[in-house]
Amino acid sequence: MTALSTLHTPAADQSTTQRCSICQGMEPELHRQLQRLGRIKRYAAGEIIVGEEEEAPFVGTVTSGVLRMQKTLYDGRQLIVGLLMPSDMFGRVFSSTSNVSIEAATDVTLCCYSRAGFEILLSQFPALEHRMLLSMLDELESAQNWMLLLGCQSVTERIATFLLILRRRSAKLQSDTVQCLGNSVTIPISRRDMAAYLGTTVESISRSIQEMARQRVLGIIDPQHFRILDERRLVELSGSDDTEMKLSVPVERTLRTA
Amino acid sequence: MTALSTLHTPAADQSTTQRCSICQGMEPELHRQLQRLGRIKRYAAGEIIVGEEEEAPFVGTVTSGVLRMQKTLYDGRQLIVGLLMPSDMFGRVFSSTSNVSIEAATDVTLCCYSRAGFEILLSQFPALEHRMLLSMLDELESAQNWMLLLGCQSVTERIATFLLILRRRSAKLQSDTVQCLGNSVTIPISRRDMAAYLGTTVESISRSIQEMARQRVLGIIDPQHFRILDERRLVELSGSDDTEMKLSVPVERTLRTA
DNA sequence: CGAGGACTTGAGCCAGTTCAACTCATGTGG
DNA sequence: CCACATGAGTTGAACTGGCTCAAGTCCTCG
Repeated sequence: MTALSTLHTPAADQSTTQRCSICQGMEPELHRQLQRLGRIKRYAAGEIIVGEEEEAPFVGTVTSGVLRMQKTLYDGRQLIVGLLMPSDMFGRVFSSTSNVSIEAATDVTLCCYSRAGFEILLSQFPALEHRMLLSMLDELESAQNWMLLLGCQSVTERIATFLLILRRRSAKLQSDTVQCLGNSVTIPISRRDMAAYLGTTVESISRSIQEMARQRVLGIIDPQHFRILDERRLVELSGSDDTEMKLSVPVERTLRTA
Repeated sequence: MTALSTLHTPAADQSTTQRCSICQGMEPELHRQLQRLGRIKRYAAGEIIVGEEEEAPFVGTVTSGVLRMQKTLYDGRQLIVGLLMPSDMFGRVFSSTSNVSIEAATDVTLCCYSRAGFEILLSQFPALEHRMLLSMLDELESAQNWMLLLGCQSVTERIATFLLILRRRSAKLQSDTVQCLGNSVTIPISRRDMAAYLGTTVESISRSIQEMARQRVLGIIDPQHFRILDERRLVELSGSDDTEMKLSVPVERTLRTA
């Protein structure tokens, strides 16, 4: 498993580990240990980091780019059960095999830890294990929200929800960069991945988006960049009022799985 | 919140806590503490134990009966994101509000712990918190499996999967009771709940089941009791070969959310 | 016995899929 | 630099699985 294409694996430097979500507000000793354990790896879009049902010798966090966690049925149908964005953790601790495949949806930079080493840290630092538990609880909530979306919402509702989540997520990340002034949304993945994430087809996505553009809800700059022209309407189309969004989706990990 | 109908809340006795999944193989002191903290509560089918977005002052385990965790959209559409069977835990630790509503799908007996008290135990006994983490990891996997089912499988596949999971689950529970000799499956919930769980409608479920009966895959004893006549075919219909089922779904919590 | 709920069955309809064609943008080799 | 293949996205047209609505059966309970 894992890539032949890993470019290099230097020890993680200060600036890398500092940005990892799991390292925030950690005791200095733990922070040192994580830094010692971390290795930077790069993968090109499309590469498989961990295969489904495969031995996964490491876990880690996304530094840049987007990972997809996906599952495949025997006949090839597949669903993306989560997108992992910078600061999100990937990999399965306390189990030798992952039940999802983890693939690079774009070119990515990862900060990897050997699974064994990370598990030792978990047992040595209960605070780390506690953070891990909180993180899993959030992720489970997100998964439940996503089930609701897959189980009972229309394609348009799914897309509107996705766009709102994306915008929130990028607003969060770039609060300093101030690049996303106001209402533009960048789709970081292909239509194919969007379809696999939303449980539909590229054709249906295309039609839905073009229809939203016709109704002046969205402005299409190019296939990857939209402008939100009528936010109120987009929230309506998403089928969950704004209030509910704020309450039910932990902002921190909004994109993780929901 | 919580029921007006709680019949009584005696302290949990030995036999109750002994059967809880979280108490298995625990140090005696922790076991004593849990026993002291636990209260038995009973609810009738249909009662709401915890409302969505509501303060939930306790967590607990199911002793008998079935709970449903469900989410509701503003316009009334709803999905059951998990069924909780005896030995499963319910409730959300480390958050004051639940993001799902928890309701009695049948008459149930619960062993409840005050959330605050339980969280104190979690911090005092790292082993308990560790078990909790493992349990959440399993549940997350199940949730991902269920997303795959909701996102890309047909109604027939969903039902076949559900039946196989049910049978496995009950085989597990009743390994001693030897009541389910061989191939009968008991549906512990209504068609309405089944539809909400499988992301479809009662009509579609009915049609699918009758069709499986016509094809001699199932024998219908009564609406709640089927006999599996052609297991191979049922597994085929479920759309995931037997091997995959065994690998991907942790047997222990098979029904939890997947 | 009548009301009401759970389940089944039928008939028509529609959101979304499938299949196919077309438009671009990108890249490759002669 | 062009010819051509390749892949991503869009659009059109036909088809269909599953939904909706409506009616029926059967069982339980007051």
